[in-house]
Amino acid sequence: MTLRAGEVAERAGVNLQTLRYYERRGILAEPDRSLGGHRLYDDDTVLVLQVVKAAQALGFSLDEIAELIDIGSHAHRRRPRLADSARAKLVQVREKIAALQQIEATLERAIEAGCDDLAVCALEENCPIPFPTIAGRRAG
Amino acid sequence: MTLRAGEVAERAGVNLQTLRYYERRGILAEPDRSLGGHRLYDDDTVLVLQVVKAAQALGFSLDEIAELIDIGSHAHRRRPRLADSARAKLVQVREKIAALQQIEATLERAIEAGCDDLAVCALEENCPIPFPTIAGRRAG
DNA sequence: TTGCAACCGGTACTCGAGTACAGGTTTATC
DNA sequence: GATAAACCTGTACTCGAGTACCGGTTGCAA
Repeated sequence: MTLRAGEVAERAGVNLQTLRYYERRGILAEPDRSLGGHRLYDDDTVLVLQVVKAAQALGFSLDEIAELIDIGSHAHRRRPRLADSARAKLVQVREKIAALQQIEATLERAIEAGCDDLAVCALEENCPIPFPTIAGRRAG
Repeated sequence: MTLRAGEVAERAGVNLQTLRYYERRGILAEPDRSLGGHRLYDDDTVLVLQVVKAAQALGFSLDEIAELIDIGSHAHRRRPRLADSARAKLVQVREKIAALQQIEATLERAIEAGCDDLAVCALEENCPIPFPTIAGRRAG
């Protein structure tokens, strides 16, 4: 089934201009066109946009996302080169999770202790939370 | 112990201009000055910067961080209003963790299945991964 | 007391990720 | 066949988060 630009944008909850922007960035493939030049999208495009938005919400840049999506690549399946980058992403994701779990624990303890300002807390050591540690592990 | 701007910047691994920028944004308190007007920081400032950078790396905006740090507030300790915002952050953090864990599982399965492109994968349903779900739960 | 690095305020620029606008064409409907 | 909504390209703007540059002080050591 084919959709026009506005429909895709609406279904995916993004701006119309964003579609074009993603196309320029190589995140969306160039769609077919009507005789008059209007874009005609496959409805899978909506799903792709959702994937992009999900990844973005988790801190991946468009470049990273493009890398993962690797659009326009022919013969996708079972090329180990791409699996490698997936593995690298997996490492990143796990680092993020670990860091967030530290923050989670920190917040829990801070709330419980009734010490309600993280920065003050961090300085006060009756609230001995591993902030410098967290800061230290800045996973690129 | 007091440090000058350049030392703070170096120790915290940030740019000198960033210190001034954070000061303008209300993330760093205005430090004391030398007679000639040079900033003289308390060395705790380095720790504050590390906290900021850690929070930032986890997807918090400077506004959110400022909110958490609540700089310049008098009588910090044990004001429940701030604990509320800490609780709200905790919810956010947990949502992020959950979403990242979904991605983690997705990547694991994708790698294992030898299907190396997420977008293609998502469309192919021999690789039935809950992408739309992930996309749907866009935690602000 | 001189010399130079470090610092000052102010402004302007970069970069990523969009978003808006202008002026013109296409599509769909009456 | 007219007309309005949707769409087109191209360019310019916004916003967050810094960074860089400028011309002018200040700090400190030789």
